[in-house]
Amino acid sequence: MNKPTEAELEILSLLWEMKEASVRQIHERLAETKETGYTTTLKIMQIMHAKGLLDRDDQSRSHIYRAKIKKGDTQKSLLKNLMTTAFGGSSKNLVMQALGQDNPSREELDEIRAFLDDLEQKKS
Amino acid sequence: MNKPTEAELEILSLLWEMKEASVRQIHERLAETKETGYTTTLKIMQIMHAKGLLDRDDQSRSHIYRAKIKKGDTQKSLLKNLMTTAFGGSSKNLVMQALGQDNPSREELDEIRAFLDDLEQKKS
DNA sequence: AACTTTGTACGAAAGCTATCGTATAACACG
DNA sequence: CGTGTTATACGATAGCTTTCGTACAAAGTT
Repeated sequence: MNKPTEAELEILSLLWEMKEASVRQIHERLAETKETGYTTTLKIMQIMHAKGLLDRDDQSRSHIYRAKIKKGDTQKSLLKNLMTTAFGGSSKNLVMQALGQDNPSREELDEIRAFLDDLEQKKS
Repeated sequence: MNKPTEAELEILSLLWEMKEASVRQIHERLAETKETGYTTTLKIMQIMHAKGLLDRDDQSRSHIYRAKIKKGDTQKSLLKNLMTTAFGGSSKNLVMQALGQDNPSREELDEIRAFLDDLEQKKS
């Protein structure tokens, strides 16, 4: 499975959140944060459909799109890629950079700790 | 600062590790894991130099290159980018995906725990 | 019915990355 | 010295992403 491009990822993220949407809806969300033409968004979504990244229902005049690839799978493969190319394959480095950067809440930190414990259990 | 491409990142990683290297040295390392021509490597490194990603010493016939951008800064910006475009800005999600994927050693897990504690300290 | 708006389709072009071939200069050495 | 090897430089190209203009169909509006 090929890596989605930057522009494709933005659209996928919106669709993961919205479940389904028309080109117009996606375009309006994108336009909140960046300057872009409607037909540009349309074209990208058409290409994504052709590539198999999106499903679409073209019953009604304004087609409805859905993400065809799973959020978790995509995140996983992107992370793996970044981890090997930029972090020498070490999740530790990556994780520490990520945490240092963001400012996670106590609750989140706790969840992560629980997750670490789980991992350690499974080792044995 | 512009995001390095995939091929550029591979080279940067090697240079971060080796401190400095000739095109030939880099090429040999790359060739261990992928099929690629010498002039391709050369060209990419020339472009990186033109872009300001690499420094070079062209005193001797075979030029010596050095990474001009810092490892930490680059990792930080790549991670930030991925975190916002694919993980809805949540470091927790990203961290858990990363850990679940790799198989970190007990030592690494401990280091991460220590780091979490540090973070929590600093909050208050 | 005529006009405006809103939608899709599609071609074309600009920009970038990666790849490779070729030219040419410097070096190594029999 | 002559020949093969090893460097850089650079142009050309293929492929991909992104952007946009235009054509055209379907709805909506007055």
